[in-house]
Amino acid sequence: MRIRVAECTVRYEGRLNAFLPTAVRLVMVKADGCVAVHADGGAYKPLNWMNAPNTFTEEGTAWVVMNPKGERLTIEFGEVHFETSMELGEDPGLQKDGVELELQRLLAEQPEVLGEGMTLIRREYPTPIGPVDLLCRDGSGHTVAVEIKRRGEIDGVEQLTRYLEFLNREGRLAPVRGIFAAQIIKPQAKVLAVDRSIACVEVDYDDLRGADNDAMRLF
Amino acid sequence: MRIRVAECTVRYEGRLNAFLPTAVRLVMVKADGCVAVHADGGAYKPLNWMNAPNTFTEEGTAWVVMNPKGERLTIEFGEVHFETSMELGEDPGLQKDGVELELQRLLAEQPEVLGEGMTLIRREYPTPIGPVDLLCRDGSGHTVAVEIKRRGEIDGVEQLTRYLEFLNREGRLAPVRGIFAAQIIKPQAKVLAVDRSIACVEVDYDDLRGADNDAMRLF
DNA sequence: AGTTCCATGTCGCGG
DNA sequence: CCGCGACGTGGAACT
Repeated sequence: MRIRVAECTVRYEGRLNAFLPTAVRLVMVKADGCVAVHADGGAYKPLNWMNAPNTFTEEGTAWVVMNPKGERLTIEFGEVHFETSMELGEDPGLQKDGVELELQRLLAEQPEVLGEGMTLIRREYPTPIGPVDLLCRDGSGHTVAVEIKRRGEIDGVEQLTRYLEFLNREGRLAPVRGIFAAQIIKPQAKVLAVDRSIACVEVDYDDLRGADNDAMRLF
Repeated sequence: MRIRVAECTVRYEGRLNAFLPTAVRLVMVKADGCVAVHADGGAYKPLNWMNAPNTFTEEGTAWVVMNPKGERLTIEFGEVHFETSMELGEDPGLQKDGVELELQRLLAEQPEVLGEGMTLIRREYPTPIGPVDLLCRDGSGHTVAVEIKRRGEIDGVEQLTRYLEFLNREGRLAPVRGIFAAQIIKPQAKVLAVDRSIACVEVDYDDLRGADNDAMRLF
Protein backbone atom coordinates (compact mmCIF):
# COMPACT_ATOMS: atom_id res chain seq x y z
CA MET A 1 0.00 0.00 0.00
CA ARG A 2 1.22 3.40 -0.97
CA ILE A 3 0.07 6.58 0.72
CA ARG A 4 0.62 10.15 -0.31
CA VAL A 5 -0.65 13.25 1.43
CA ALA A 6 -0.47 16.17 -0.95
CA GLU A 7 -2.08 19.16 -2.53
CA CYS A 8 -3.96 17.92 -5.56
CA THR A 9 -6.79 18.35 -7.99
CA VAL A 10 -8.72 15.33 -9.16
CA ARG A 11 -10.81 14.72 -12.25
CA TYR A 12 -13.01 11.70 -12.92
CA GLU A 13 -14.38 11.04 -16.37
CA GLY A 14 -16.52 7.97 -16.75
CA ARG A 15 -20.07 7.16 -15.82
CA LEU A 16 -20.27 10.86 -15.04
CA ASN A 17 -17.81 13.73 -14.82
CA ALA A 18 -16.59 14.99 -11.48
CA PHE A 19 -13.95 17.42 -10.33
CA LEU A 20 -12.16 18.22 -7.09
CA PRO A 21 -10.56 21.67 -6.75
CA THR A 22 -7.14 22.09 -5.18
CA ALA A 23 -6.83 20.97 -1.57
CA VAL A 24 -4.65 18.76 0.61
CA ARG A 25 -5.88 15.17 0.52
CA LEU A 26 -4.75 11.65 1.21
CA VAL A 27 -4.29 9.39 -1.80
CA MET A 28 -4.22 5.65 -1.15
CA VAL A 29 -3.03 3.09 -3.70
CA LYS A 30 -3.68 -0.50 -2.65
CA ALA A 31 -1.79 -3.60 -3.69
CA ASP A 32 -4.58 -4.61 -6.07
CA GLY A 33 -4.15 -1.30 -7.89
CA CYS A 34 -7.25 0.49 -6.69
CA VAL A 35 -6.88 4.17 -5.90
CA ALA A 36 -8.84 6.28 -3.43
CA VAL A 37 -8.70 10.00 -2.65
CA HIS A 38 -9.73 10.87 0.89
CA ALA A 39 -10.56 14.16 2.59
CA ASP A 40 -10.29 14.51 6.35
CA GLY A 41 -13.99 13.92 6.90
CA GLY A 42 -17.15 12.92 5.14
CA ALA A 43 -17.34 9.35 6.41
CA TYR A 44 -15.37 6.38 5.20
CA LYS A 45 -16.15 6.88 1.55
CA PRO A 46 -13.44 8.52 -0.52
CA LEU A 47 -14.19 11.69 -2.45
CA ASN A 48 -13.11 9.96 -5.60
CA TRP A 49 -11.71 6.60 -6.52
CA MET A 50 -10.96 3.99 -9.16
CA ASN A 51 -11.35 0.31 -8.49
CA ALA A 52 -9.21 -2.50 -9.80
CA PRO A 53 -8.58 -3.67 -12.43
CA ASN A 54 -6.96 -0.60 -13.88
CA THR A 55 -3.76 0.74 -15.36
CA PHE A 56 -1.73 3.24 -13.41
CA THR A 57 0.67 5.68 -15.10
CA GLU A 58 2.68 8.64 -13.84
CA GLU A 59 2.68 11.57 -16.25
CA GLY A 60 4.95 14.24 -14.83
CA THR A 61 3.37 15.48 -11.63
CA ALA A 62 0.09 13.67 -12.37
CA TRP A 63 -1.16 10.15 -11.81
CA VAL A 64 -3.51 8.82 -14.43
CA VAL A 65 -5.60 5.77 -13.65
CA MET A 66 -7.66 4.15 -16.39
CA ASN A 67 -9.86 1.10 -16.36
CA PRO A 68 -10.95 -1.23 -19.16
CA LYS A 69 -14.40 0.42 -19.30
CA GLY A 70 -12.80 3.67 -20.41
CA GLU A 71 -13.22 5.49 -17.13
CA ARG A 72 -10.35 7.72 -16.13
CA LEU A 73 -9.14 9.28 -12.91
CA THR A 74 -6.53 12.02 -13.12
CA ILE A 75 -4.77 13.29 -10.02
CA GLU A 76 -2.63 16.36 -10.57
CA PHE A 77 -0.27 16.93 -7.64
CA GLY A 78 1.13 20.10 -6.13
CA GLU A 79 3.19 20.10 -2.96
CA VAL A 80 3.66 16.65 -1.44
CA HIS A 81 3.44 16.78 2.37
CA PHE A 82 4.09 13.15 3.14
CA GLU A 83 4.57 9.83 1.42
CA THR A 84 5.13 6.25 2.46
CA SER A 85 4.70 2.70 1.23
CA MET A 86 4.40 -0.59 3.07
CA GLU A 87 3.45 -4.24 2.71
CA LEU A 88 0.36 -5.38 4.58
CA GLY A 89 0.07 -8.94 3.34
CA GLU A 90 -3.04 -11.00 2.73
CA ASP A 91 -6.17 -10.44 4.77
CA PRO A 92 -8.24 -13.31 6.15
CA GLY A 93 -11.43 -11.35 5.47
CA LEU A 94 -14.61 -10.48 7.33
CA GLN A 95 -16.81 -12.94 9.18
CA LYS A 96 -20.47 -11.85 9.36
CA ASP A 97 -23.34 -13.06 11.50
CA GLY A 98 -27.00 -12.07 11.80
CA VAL A 99 -28.51 -11.22 8.45
CA GLU A 100 -31.69 -12.08 6.55
CA LEU A 101 -31.05 -15.79 6.39
CA GLU A 102 -31.17 -15.95 10.19
CA LEU A 103 -34.60 -14.26 10.19
CA GLN A 104 -35.89 -16.84 7.74
CA ARG A 105 -34.61 -19.70 9.88
CA LEU A 106 -36.30 -18.29 12.98
CA LEU A 107 -39.66 -17.73 11.26
CA ALA A 108 -39.54 -21.20 9.74
CA GLU A 109 -39.25 -22.50 13.30
CA GLN A 110 -42.02 -20.25 14.63
CA PRO A 111 -44.57 -19.79 11.82
CA GLU A 112 -47.34 -19.13 14.37
CA VAL A 113 -45.79 -15.67 14.78
CA LEU A 114 -47.21 -14.93 11.32
CA GLY A 115 -50.76 -15.90 12.29
CA GLU A 116 -52.70 -18.25 14.51
CA GLY A 117 -52.60 -21.85 13.37
CA MET A 118 -49.95 -21.18 10.75
CA THR A 119 -47.80 -24.19 9.90
CA LEU A 120 -44.79 -24.52 7.64
CA ILE A 121 -45.04 -26.42 4.36
CA ARG A 122 -41.47 -25.68 3.34
CA ARG A 123 -38.69 -23.10 3.17
CA GLU A 124 -37.39 -21.83 -0.16
CA TYR A 125 -40.35 -23.26 -2.07
CA PRO A 126 -39.23 -23.25 -5.68
CA THR A 127 -41.06 -21.47 -8.51
CA PRO A 128 -39.81 -20.81 -12.04
CA ILE A 129 -39.18 -17.19 -11.09
CA GLY A 130 -37.25 -17.92 -7.91
CA PRO A 131 -37.83 -19.50 -4.52
CA VAL A 132 -40.54 -18.27 -2.13
CA ASP A 133 -38.98 -17.72 1.30
CA LEU A 134 -41.67 -19.67 3.19
CA LEU A 135 -44.73 -21.55 2.03
CA CYS A 136 -47.22 -22.07 4.86
CA ARG A 137 -50.75 -23.27 5.57
CA ASP A 138 -52.99 -21.09 7.71
CA GLY A 139 -55.52 -22.11 10.36
CA SER A 140 -58.27 -22.52 7.79
CA GLY A 141 -56.17 -24.72 5.55
CA HIS A 142 -55.32 -22.13 2.88
CA THR A 143 -51.87 -21.74 1.39
CA VAL A 144 -49.81 -18.67 2.27
CA ALA A 145 -46.64 -17.41 0.58
CA VAL A 146 -44.31 -15.47 2.88
CA GLU A 147 -41.65 -13.06 1.73
CA ILE A 148 -39.11 -12.14 4.40
CA LYS A 149 -36.93 -9.04 4.42
CA ARG A 150 -34.80 -7.45 7.07
CA ARG A 151 -36.17 -4.10 5.90
CA GLY A 152 -39.53 -4.20 4.15
CA GLU A 153 -39.56 -1.96 1.12
CA ILE A 154 -41.50 -1.72 -2.11
CA ASP A 155 -39.22 -4.08 -3.99
CA GLY A 156 -40.11 -6.85 -1.58
CA VAL A 157 -43.83 -6.35 -2.18
CA GLU A 158 -43.23 -6.52 -5.93
CA GLN A 159 -41.26 -9.72 -5.50
CA LEU A 160 -44.02 -11.34 -3.44
CA THR A 161 -46.63 -10.13 -5.93
CA ARG A 162 -44.81 -11.92 -8.75
CA TYR A 163 -44.70 -15.13 -6.74
CA LEU A 164 -48.41 -14.92 -5.89
CA GLU A 165 -49.29 -14.22 -9.50
CA PHE A 166 -47.43 -17.34 -10.55
CA LEU A 167 -48.63 -19.61 -7.74
CA ASN A 168 -52.24 -18.61 -8.32
CA ARG A 169 -51.98 -18.99 -12.06
CA GLU A 170 -50.40 -22.42 -11.73
CA GLY A 171 -53.52 -23.36 -9.79
CA ARG A 172 -52.40 -26.42 -7.90
CA LEU A 173 -52.10 -24.51 -4.62
CA ALA A 174 -54.57 -21.70 -5.41
CA PRO A 175 -55.87 -19.65 -3.81
CA VAL A 176 -52.59 -18.47 -2.29
CA ARG A 177 -52.48 -15.30 -0.22
CA GLY A 178 -49.37 -13.35 0.75
CA ILE A 179 -47.68 -12.24 3.95
CA PHE A 180 -44.89 -9.68 3.87
CA ALA A 181 -42.71 -10.07 6.96
CA ALA A 182 -39.87 -7.79 8.00
CA GLN A 183 -38.30 -6.18 11.01
CA ILE A 184 -39.44 -2.80 9.76
CA ILE A 185 -41.88 -2.14 6.93
CA LYS A 186 -41.74 1.26 5.27
CA PRO A 187 -45.06 3.14 4.96
CA GLN A 188 -45.02 3.14 1.17
CA ALA A 189 -44.45 -0.59 1.11
CA LYS A 190 -47.35 -1.04 3.52
CA VAL A 191 -49.64 1.02 1.31
CA LEU A 192 -48.74 -1.02 -1.72
CA ALA A 193 -49.08 -4.33 0.14
CA VAL A 194 -52.52 -3.46 1.54
CA ASP A 195 -53.56 -2.30 -1.90
CA ARG A 196 -52.72 -5.77 -3.18
CA SER A 197 -54.37 -7.58 -0.26
CA ILE A 198 -51.01 -8.66 1.09
CA ALA A 199 -50.78 -8.79 4.87
CA CYS A 200 -47.86 -7.09 6.62
CA VAL A 201 -46.21 -8.49 9.72
CA GLU A 202 -43.45 -6.69 11.56
CA VAL A 203 -41.36 -9.18 13.52
CA ASP A 204 -38.92 -8.49 16.32
CA TYR A 205 -35.59 -10.19 15.77
CA ASP A 206 -34.69 -10.31 19.46
CA ASP A 207 -38.10 -11.72 20.42
CA LEU A 208 -37.76 -14.43 17.81
CA ARG A 209 -34.29 -15.28 18.97
CA GLY A 210 -35.45 -15.18 22.57
CA ALA A 211 -38.27 -17.62 21.85
CA ASP A 212 -35.78 -19.72 19.97
CA ASN A 213 -33.47 -19.77 22.95
CA ASP A 214 -36.38 -20.57 25.29
CA ALA A 215 -37.34 -23.49 23.08
CA MET A 216 -33.73 -24.63 23.23
CA ARG A 217 -33.70 -24.49 27.01
CA LEU A 218 -36.67 -26.86 27.22
CA PHE A 219 -34.42 -29.68 26.11
CA MET B 1 -6.24 12.66 10.14
CA ARG B 2 -4.53 9.92 12.06
CA ILE B 3 -3.17 6.80 10.41
CA ARG B 4 -1.90 3.64 12.02
CA VAL B 5 -0.61 0.54 10.27
CA ALA B 6 -0.63 -2.32 12.71
CA GLU B 7 -1.47 -5.88 13.50
CA CYS B 8 -5.03 -5.93 14.79
CA THR B 9 -8.27 -7.77 15.29
CA VAL B 10 -11.55 -5.94 14.79
CA ARG B 11 -15.04 -6.60 16.13
CA TYR B 12 -18.23 -4.86 15.07
CA GLU B 13 -21.41 -5.24 17.08
CA GLY B 14 -24.43 -3.40 15.79
CA ARG B 15 -26.85 -4.01 12.98
CA LEU B 16 -25.05 -7.34 12.72
CA ASN B 17 -21.96 -8.86 14.29
CA ALA B 18 -18.73 -9.11 12.35
CA PHE B 19 -15.18 -10.10 13.17
CA LEU B 20 -11.77 -9.69 11.57
CA PRO B 21 -9.01 -12.13 12.60
CA THR B 22 -5.47 -10.93 13.25
CA ALA B 23 -3.68 -9.32 10.31
CA VAL B 24 -1.78 -6.16 9.44
CA ARG B 25 -4.16 -3.39 8.38
CA LEU B 26 -4.37 0.35 7.98
CA VAL B 27 -6.61 2.18 10.42
CA MET B 28 -7.69 5.69 9.43
CA VAL B 29 -9.27 8.17 11.87
CA LYS B 30 -10.58 11.28 10.20
CA ALA B 31 -11.04 14.72 11.71
CA ASP B 32 -14.80 14.21 11.94
CA GLY B 33 -14.18 11.15 14.13
CA CYS B 34 -15.06 8.43 11.66
CA VAL B 35 -12.86 5.34 11.70
CA ALA B 36 -12.08 2.96 8.84
CA VAL B 37 -10.06 -0.25 8.75
CA HIS B 38 -8.49 -1.00 5.38
CA ALA B 39 -6.85 -4.10 3.96
CA ASP B 40 -4.38 -3.82 1.08
CA GLY B 41 -6.97 -4.68 -1.53
CA GLY B 42 -10.68 -5.22 -2.03
CA ALA B 43 -11.56 -1.88 -3.58
CA TYR B 44 -11.96 1.42 -1.81
CA LYS B 45 -14.39 0.17 0.79
CA PRO B 46 -12.94 -0.53 4.22
CA LEU B 47 -13.30 -3.97 5.78
CA ASN B 48 -14.95 -2.39 8.75
CA TRP B 49 -15.75 1.13 9.88
CA MET B 50 -17.72 3.45 12.13
CA ASN B 51 -19.13 6.69 10.86
CA ALA B 52 -19.44 9.95 12.76
CA PRO B 53 -20.92 10.93 15.10
CA ASN B 54 -19.28 8.61 17.58
CA THR B 55 -17.25 8.49 20.75
CA PHE B 56 -13.68 7.28 20.59
CA THR B 57 -11.90 5.84 23.62
CA GLU B 58 -8.56 4.12 24.09
CA GLU B 59 -8.70 1.15 26.45
CA GLY B 60 -5.17 -0.16 26.89
CA THR B 61 -4.06 -1.53 23.53
CA ALA B 62 -7.57 -1.29 22.11
CA TRP B 63 -9.59 1.47 20.48
CA VAL B 64 -13.30 1.39 21.17
CA VAL B 65 -15.62 3.41 18.97
CA MET B 66 -19.28 3.70 19.87
CA ASN B 67 -22.10 5.59 18.24
CA PRO B 68 -25.41 6.91 19.63
CA LYS B 69 -27.33 4.00 18.08
CA GLY B 70 -25.45 1.58 20.33
CA GLU B 71 -23.22 0.15 17.64
CA ARG B 72 -19.68 -0.59 18.66
CA LEU B 73 -16.38 -1.10 16.86
CA THR B 74 -13.49 -2.55 18.83
CA ILE B 75 -9.97 -2.59 17.42
CA GLU B 76 -7.47 -4.60 19.44
CA PHE B 77 -3.90 -3.79 18.42
CA GLY B 78 -0.77 -5.92 18.37
CA GLU B 79 2.50 -4.70 16.91
CA VAL B 80 2.29 -1.18 15.46
CA HIS B 81 4.29 -0.90 12.23
CA PHE B 82 3.75 2.75 11.50
CA GLU B 83 1.83 5.73 12.75
CA THR B 84 1.36 9.33 11.77
CA SER B 85 -1.03 12.21 12.08
CA MET B 86 -1.52 15.32 10.00
CA GLU B 87 -3.87 18.20 9.28
CA LEU B 88 -5.52 18.26 5.89
CA GLY B 89 -7.84 21.21 6.32
CA GLU B 90 -11.25 21.77 4.82
CA ASP B 91 -12.15 20.26 1.49
CA PRO B 92 -14.06 22.23 -1.13
CA GLY B 93 -15.95 19.06 -2.03
CA LEU B 94 -16.82 17.20 -5.18
CA GLN B 95 -18.45 18.85 -8.16
CA LYS B 96 -20.57 16.36 -10.07
CA ASP B 97 -22.03 16.71 -13.46
CA GLY B 98 -24.28 14.38 -15.34
CA VAL B 99 -26.50 12.70 -12.78
CA GLU B 100 -30.22 12.05 -12.84
CA LEU B 101 -31.29 15.38 -11.38
CA GLU B 102 -29.52 17.22 -14.17
CA LEU B 103 -31.28 15.02 -16.70
CA GLN B 104 -34.63 15.77 -15.08
CA ARG B 105 -33.96 19.51 -15.10
CA LEU B 106 -33.00 19.43 -18.76
CA LEU B 107 -36.03 17.40 -19.79
CA ALA B 108 -38.33 19.62 -17.75
CA GLU B 109 -36.98 22.53 -19.79
CA GLN B 110 -37.27 20.67 -23.08
CA PRO B 111 -40.26 18.34 -22.79
CA GLU B 112 -40.71 18.41 -26.58
CA VAL B 113 -37.73 16.03 -26.74
CA LEU B 114 -40.12 13.41 -25.33
CA GLY B 115 -42.68 13.89 -28.08
CA GLU B 116 -44.11 16.56 -30.35
CA GLY B 117 -46.31 19.06 -28.60
CA MET B 118 -45.36 17.80 -25.15
CA THR B 119 -45.65 20.41 -22.39
CA LEU B 120 -44.75 20.24 -18.72
CA ILE B 121 -47.48 20.17 -16.07
CA ARG B 122 -45.05 19.83 -13.19
CA ARG B 123 -41.87 18.17 -11.92
CA GLU B 124 -42.01 15.75 -8.99
CA TYR B 125 -45.77 15.34 -9.18
CA PRO B 126 -46.77 13.71 -5.87
CA THR B 127 -48.59 10.38 -5.51
CA PRO B 128 -49.15 8.28 -2.37
CA ILE B 129 -46.31 6.00 -3.44
CA GLY B 130 -43.83 8.72 -4.33
CA PRO B 131 -43.38 11.56 -6.77
CA VAL B 132 -43.53 11.11 -10.54
CA ASP B 133 -40.44 12.70 -12.12
CA LEU B 134 -42.39 14.65 -14.74
CA LEU B 135 -46.07 14.99 -15.42
CA CYS B 136 -46.72 16.28 -18.94
CA ARG B 137 -49.49 16.88 -21.43
CA ASP B 138 -49.02 15.60 -24.95
CA GLY B 139 -50.03 17.20 -28.24
CA SER B 140 -53.50 15.68 -28.08
CA GLY B 141 -54.12 16.90 -24.55
CA HIS B 142 -53.59 13.59 -22.76
CA THR B 143 -51.63 13.28 -19.55
CA VAL B 144 -48.24 11.57 -19.61
CA ALA B 145 -46.18 10.37 -16.64
CA VAL B 146 -42.43 10.36 -17.26
CA GLU B 147 -39.91 8.36 -15.29
CA ILE B 148 -36.32 9.43 -15.77
CA LYS B 149 -33.25 7.32 -15.06
CA ARG B 150 -29.62 7.70 -15.93
CA ARG B 151 -29.56 4.01 -16.83
CA GLY B 152 -32.90 2.49 -17.67
CA GLU B 153 -33.35 -0.87 -15.97
CA ILE B 154 -36.27 -3.04 -14.97
CA ASP B 155 -36.72 -1.36 -11.59
CA GLY B 156 -37.48 1.92 -13.31
CA VAL B 157 -40.22 0.32 -15.42
CA GLU B 158 -41.76 -1.21 -12.29
CA GLN B 159 -41.68 2.17 -10.60
CA LEU B 160 -43.40 3.90 -13.52
CA THR B 161 -45.95 1.09 -13.72
CA ARG B 162 -46.93 1.69 -10.10
CA TYR B 163 -47.36 5.42 -10.69
CA LEU B 164 -49.53 4.77 -13.73
CA GLU B 165 -51.62 2.29 -11.80
CA PHE B 166 -52.38 4.88 -9.11
CA LEU B 167 -52.84 7.82 -11.45
CA ASN B 168 -55.22 5.89 -13.66
CA ARG B 169 -57.20 4.50 -10.77
CA GLU B 170 -57.47 7.89 -9.11
CA GLY B 171 -59.20 8.93 -12.31
CA ARG B 172 -58.90 12.70 -12.19
CA LEU B 173 -56.11 12.67 -14.75
CA ALA B 174 -56.96 9.38 -16.46
CA PRO B 175 -56.11 8.13 -18.94
CA VAL B 176 -52.40 8.59 -18.18
CA ARG B 177 -49.78 6.93 -20.36
CA GLY B 178 -46.13 6.44 -19.51
CA ILE B 179 -42.78 7.40 -20.97
CA PHE B 180 -39.58 5.83 -19.72
CA ALA B 181 -36.64 8.13 -20.44
CA ALA B 182 -32.97 7.33 -19.88
CA GLN B 183 -29.57 7.80 -21.43
CA ILE B 184 -29.36 4.08 -22.01
CA ILE B 185 -32.20 1.60 -21.68
CA LYS B 186 -31.30 -2.06 -21.15
CA PRO B 187 -32.89 -4.52 -23.56
CA GLN B 188 -34.83 -6.34 -20.82
CA ALA B 189 -36.23 -3.07 -19.53
CA LYS B 190 -37.31 -2.17 -23.05
CA VAL B 191 -39.11 -5.49 -23.45
CA LEU B 192 -40.96 -5.04 -20.17
CA ALA B 193 -41.87 -1.42 -20.97
CA VAL B 194 -43.24 -2.30 -24.40
CA ASP B 195 -45.17 -5.19 -22.86
CA ARG B 196 -46.86 -2.63 -20.60
CA SER B 197 -47.47 -0.08 -23.36
CA ILE B 198 -44.88 2.25 -21.92
CA ALA B 199 -42.91 4.22 -24.46
CA CYS B 200 -39.13 4.28 -24.23
CA VAL B 201 -37.05 7.34 -25.08
CA GLU B 202 -33.28 7.32 -25.04
CA VAL B 203 -32.00 10.84 -24.57
CA ASP B 204 -28.54 12.16 -25.28
CA TYR B 205 -27.17 14.12 -22.38
CA ASP B 206 -24.77 16.22 -24.44
CA ASP B 207 -27.50 17.11 -26.94
CA LEU B 208 -29.81 18.20 -24.15
CA ARG B 209 -27.12 20.28 -22.56
CA GLY B 210 -26.18 21.71 -25.93
CA ALA B 211 -29.76 22.81 -26.53
CA ASP B 212 -29.84 24.20 -23.02
CA ASN B 213 -26.71 26.23 -23.66
CA ASP B 214 -28.09 27.44 -26.99
CA ALA B 215 -31.24 28.60 -25.23
CA MET B 216 -29.09 30.40 -22.66
CA ARG B 217 -27.15 32.18 -25.34
CA LEU B 218 -30.33 33.69 -26.77
CA PHE B 219 -30.56 36.01 -23.77
C1' DA C 1 -35.84 13.68 13.40
C1' DG C 2 -38.07 10.71 10.13
C1' DT C 3 -38.74 9.33 5.35
C1' DT C 4 -37.84 9.10 0.64
C1' DC C 5 -35.03 7.96 -3.37
C1' DC C 6 -30.34 8.29 -5.78
C1' DA C 7 -25.77 6.07 -6.45
C1' DT C 8 -19.47 6.33 -10.43
C1' DG C 9 -23.56 2.55 -5.30
C1' DT C 10 -20.52 -2.18 -4.07
C1' DC C 11 -20.71 -7.02 -3.68
C1' DG C 12 -21.87 -11.80 -4.37
C1' DC C 13 -24.33 -15.49 -6.74
C1' DG C 14 -26.30 -17.95 -10.47
C1' DG C 15 -27.35 -18.55 -15.44
C1' DC D 1 -20.59 -11.29 -19.06
C1' DC D 2 -25.54 -9.99 -17.50
C1' DG D 3 -29.30 -10.10 -14.32
C1' DC D 4 -30.90 -9.97 -9.72
C1' DG D 5 -30.99 -9.23 -4.81
C1' DA D 6 -28.74 -7.87 -0.30
C1' DC D 7 -26.28 -4.41 2.08
C1' DG D 8 -24.01 -2.41 8.83
C1' DT D 9 -25.97 -0.17 1.97
C1' DG D 10 -24.30 5.43 2.47
C1' DG D 11 -25.87 9.98 1.50
C1' DA D 12 -28.78 13.89 0.23
C1' DA D 13 -32.95 16.18 -0.07
C1' DC D 14 -37.25 17.09 1.64
C1' DT D 15 -41.25 17.00 5.24
